Amino acid sequence: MGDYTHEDQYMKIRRPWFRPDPELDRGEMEEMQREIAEEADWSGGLEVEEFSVVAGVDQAFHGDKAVSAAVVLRDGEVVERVDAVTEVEVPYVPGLLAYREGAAAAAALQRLELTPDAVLFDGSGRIHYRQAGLATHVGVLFDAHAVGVAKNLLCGYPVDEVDGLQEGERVRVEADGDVEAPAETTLGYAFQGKQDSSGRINPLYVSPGHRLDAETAVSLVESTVSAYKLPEPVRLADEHADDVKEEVVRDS
DNA sequence: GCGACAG
DNA sequence: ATCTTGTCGC
Repeated sequence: MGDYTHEDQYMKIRRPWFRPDPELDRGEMEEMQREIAEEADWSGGLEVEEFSVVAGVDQAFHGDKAVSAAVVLRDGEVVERVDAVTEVEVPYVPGLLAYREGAAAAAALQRLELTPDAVLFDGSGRIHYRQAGLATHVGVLFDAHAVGVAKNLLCGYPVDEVDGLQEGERVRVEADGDVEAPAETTLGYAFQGKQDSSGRINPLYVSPGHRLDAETAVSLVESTVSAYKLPEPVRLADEHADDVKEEVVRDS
């Protein structure tokens, strides 16, 4: 038979029909996002302790090239680091980020030999106009546990003041009229990780992407925060993407 | 027309 | 995201 176990478990696209297609027009992209949101699972089920192998993905750009990097950590230790250079085909449009960066992120994830228990993305998950941000889109594409970690709030609103949050504190983010979801639906949380070296006060906006609930998503992010504001997997992926981008800049 | 907008 | 020096603060 051979090693079918590996073939069975590595990061693989399970729903190819949701591959971010740059040829679609805006209306078609938005419609696909609604379909993705219907497939998404935000019902929890696993405890934070069950996610021991966590990956972070992030992109860097140079001209029409996108550099995506994925870094996998196991109990705080880096166990794998990969990257992929692809062509950027779509401009940045708020609400359609997955069509610009999703394919690049997927390319990097497909190069992983390890199978992470969860993937952290640099962007929103459920905190999105159609509840299908980058983390939701790619999470559903791979049917993987996915979390969105954004530095800014795309939509929805924090139910309490977020200025002056202390480290570790979180404030629920609810849907408002800009979101295609019942009012008061919990989309995610504003979470205060470590402050910047300059004592900044802006929190991270964490939202579930796929296969976990908002509470588990924040707890998972909290468990991977080290000495910086960003959770370690994302911070290291960002760092690696920048390194690879420099190489791309060299031979150009 | 005005305002808002992940990376 | 990206382009960038000096500089405020612990």
